[in-house]
Amino acid sequence: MNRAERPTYHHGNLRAAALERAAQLAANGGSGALSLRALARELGVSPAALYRHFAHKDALLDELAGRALAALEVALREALDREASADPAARLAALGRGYLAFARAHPDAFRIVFELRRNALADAQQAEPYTLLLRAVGALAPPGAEDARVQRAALAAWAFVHGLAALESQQAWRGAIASVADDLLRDYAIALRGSYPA
Amino acid sequence: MNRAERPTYHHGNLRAAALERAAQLAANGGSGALSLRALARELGVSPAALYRHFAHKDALLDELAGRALAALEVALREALDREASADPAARLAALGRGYLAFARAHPDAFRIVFELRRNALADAQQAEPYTLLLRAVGALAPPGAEDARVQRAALAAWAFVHGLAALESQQAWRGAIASVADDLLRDYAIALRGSYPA
DNA sequence: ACCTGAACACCGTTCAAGT
DNA sequence: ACCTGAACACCGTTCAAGT
Repeated sequence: MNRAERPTYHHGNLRAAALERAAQLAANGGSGALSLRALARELGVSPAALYRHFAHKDALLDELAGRALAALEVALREALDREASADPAARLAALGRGYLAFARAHPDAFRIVFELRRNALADAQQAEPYTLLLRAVGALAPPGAEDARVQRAALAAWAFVHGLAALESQQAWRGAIASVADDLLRDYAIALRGSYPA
Repeated sequence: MNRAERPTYHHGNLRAAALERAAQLAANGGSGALSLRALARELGVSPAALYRHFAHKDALLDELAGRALAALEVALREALDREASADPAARLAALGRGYLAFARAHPDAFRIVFELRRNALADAQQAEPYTLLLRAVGALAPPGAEDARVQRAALAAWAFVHGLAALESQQAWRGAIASVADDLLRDYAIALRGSYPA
């Protein structure tokens, strides 16, 4: 009845509505459980309608992954903003805590981005999350440090925190990791700083 | 015609045949593409027949995960056997290289074990791969080191190598990680040894 | 341009019935 | 005890047809 409550999909907002609802559906029930037909049902639209806006299911999932990656970036920036200390090691550890907190709070989004198989991170090396990490690791190095060495260290740091997040997402390891994660992140950052010759 | 070529599933080997064929199907096409109906078709059996041996699809997948974990253990032991050096840091690095090599050679098996969502690793902390790692990390510590500290270090080391494997499984990162992985593993092992007070 | 209806070739799972 | 046949409620995707 009300124009505002019953948006006219004929005017170009089915795509946006689909993405928003898909993210919600993935949040409950897991991203694997997301079906286009169920999504269409929720939106009061025929299954075929979605194919005007997404070439196939994976195209929708890729779009979702892109948005999740952007959300991760925001979360990481906020984690840095919340860290009062200017100490580079403390800031790097804060970044790691932000990463883990995001993976805990949005396991579905985390899964969609890092699912072991899709290549959603096509240009991930230019992606903001990596840039943030690179900067944080760079701040830990002395002024003259070689770029290649800083990049290697950033890669290693990502692998470490990502591994923590991935293992924590496994039932069997959740507790064991979660209880020591903050300490491990702090130790890692301090050890990394120590690895540069004084 | 030949009894040996046409095994009689009525005598209890459908279960074994199903697991073997399922692993092959997962190896091509990805573990996500494995369907019970396709599996039954391959085995020349009705779809319902599989339900005499597996309560549901996930039960078969769990069994597959258990076997993959056992295969990982074998691969890790072989990696240790291949490492001639007795230096604990070199042996820990060899273990890491073995982990990465397994993930590269059997991406499907790796995925089935560590898929970000299932809890296949129900008792992973007693699992052999973790025990091997714990031992390798322990060998790096001085005799009097506290157990809790060694366990934390083993957890961190697993997270690190697992993160490398997970990122490497992503198209976008494969090259960047693969080219420095061996160096990173060696540096990690050396740094870990250095982290213990002399 | 955007959506519907109906169809195709699949799924996982259940259950009566066969041997 | 182990398997088949047939059914149920789903999938993703395509394509003609409607507005």
